[in-house]
Amino acid sequence: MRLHNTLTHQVEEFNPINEQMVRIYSCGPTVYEHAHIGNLSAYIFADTLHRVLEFNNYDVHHVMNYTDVDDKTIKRSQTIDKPPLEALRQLTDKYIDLFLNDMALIGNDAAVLDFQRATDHINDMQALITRLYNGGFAYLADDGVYFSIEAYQKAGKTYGQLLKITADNTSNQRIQNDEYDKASVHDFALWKKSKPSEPAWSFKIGDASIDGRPGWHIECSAMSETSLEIPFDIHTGGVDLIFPHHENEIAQSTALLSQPTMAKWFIHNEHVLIEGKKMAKSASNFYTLQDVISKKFDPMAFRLLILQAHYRSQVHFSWELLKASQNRLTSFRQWADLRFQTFKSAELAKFYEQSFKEIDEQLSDDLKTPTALAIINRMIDSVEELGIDTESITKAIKLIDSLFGLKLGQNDDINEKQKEVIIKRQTARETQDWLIADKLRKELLEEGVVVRDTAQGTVWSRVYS
RNA sequence: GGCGCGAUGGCCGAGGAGUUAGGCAAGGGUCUGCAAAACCCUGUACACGAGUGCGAAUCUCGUUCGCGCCUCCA
Repeated sequence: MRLHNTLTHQVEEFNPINEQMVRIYSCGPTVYEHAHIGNLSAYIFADTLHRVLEFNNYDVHHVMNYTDVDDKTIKRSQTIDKPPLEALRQLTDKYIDLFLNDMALIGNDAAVLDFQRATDHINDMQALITRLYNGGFAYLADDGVYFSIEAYQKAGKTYGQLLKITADNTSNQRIQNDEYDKASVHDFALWKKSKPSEPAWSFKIGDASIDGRPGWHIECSAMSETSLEIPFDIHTGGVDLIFPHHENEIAQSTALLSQPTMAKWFIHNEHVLIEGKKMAKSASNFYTLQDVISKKFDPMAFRLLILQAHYRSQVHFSWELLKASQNRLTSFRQWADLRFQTFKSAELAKFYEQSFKEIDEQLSDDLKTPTALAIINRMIDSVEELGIDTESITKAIKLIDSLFGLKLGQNDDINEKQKEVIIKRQTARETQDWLIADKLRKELLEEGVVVRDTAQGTVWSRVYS
């Protein structure tokens, strides 16, 4: 299997550190608000990676975090009339539920994920901060505890493994906006002293006592360290997290270790674009899954739209494009209905076996989902030439669902009465009673079942829209 | 200003030195008693300029434009 690694900017052969078990840490949602569909695309990517690894016979320990304490969650929770910590918990509980609901709707398998909440790991974070402080990599300031990049570099470590850091690539804006009490611009907060009425955890470090909350970056370092051993195999996230989030995580996690990095592979997915721009809450140009549903689209059409582009290229979103994906999904589903109807074709069986191999090859080569989907379309088209083969199609649906999560196999067979109507119509056709045959066909159509007469016999499929 | 990515037919989107990607839309047509939400056919595309090749959309350099990161961010 081959995967792209942001650390080397190359597609590399993937071999897990421990032969059988692949350990992954995926940056998860900040649970203060509905996820938008751009956020969700990152989790579709993580889900696909997981599926392909399992298909390659690896066991996968996949951790995903919930950022349930940060500036935004705190701000939102202050509208709830409860003690700060309780209010925070209530708010984040709610959005965790909504997130899991979205995950299920877009076909991501949350059951295989080992979810970790930041607020369940405050002790781990404090312990790590204390170790960094004792090791000389952190310093105290009036408004919290900061990580010292200078100390990190003096220890012979590289800050800037994912992104080239130069004197010029720190924006003026960043320098101007730097309102914190820290020694150097790139230094970042490990622990933030709380203001009155904010949720806070007590923390004694050195001679100081600083009640407050963890910084964002330390959350992931602490959770990945306690849930997975460092170094682990893969760290995922959107490209926007490359800097500073992941760079800072590496610094925190490796300052006291001999390893150069916390994860052997960093894999980043590109953004969803809307009218050519990154979809983002701050830009107010986003849609949620609820918007997709209220416009009568199937969430699975969104999943397909995302999978139609490679995870490392930006993907355009518009309602028109979603409609195109929905239409493609419809043809997939109509094909899937063939598995309830008994036909045999040795030629199709042979062709599908070859196609299965090709799908595996494409996905195992840095998750080439667009090319793999093209193979599925070829499989659908070949039914016309090679004939229908129930067994092969059943097998194909199973394989596709396990790799792409499109749930093509979720529909049940049509009911017995409908089957009888189909048989009656066939009898009518044999006796050339076209009036009856057409009447029965219309009846079925009204129940959402369309029949067509092919060289192999009468075939039905559901009406999907 | 720095760092990085990209520019493919009507729209998306793969590929990536010589051989059909695929999808959606559009136009034309076909079998079948009829019909289809079925099938078939049709596009000869790779931003621009120069260079290296027998040969470039694919490599190199330059130009233009776009996107992202450098501040919270999937």
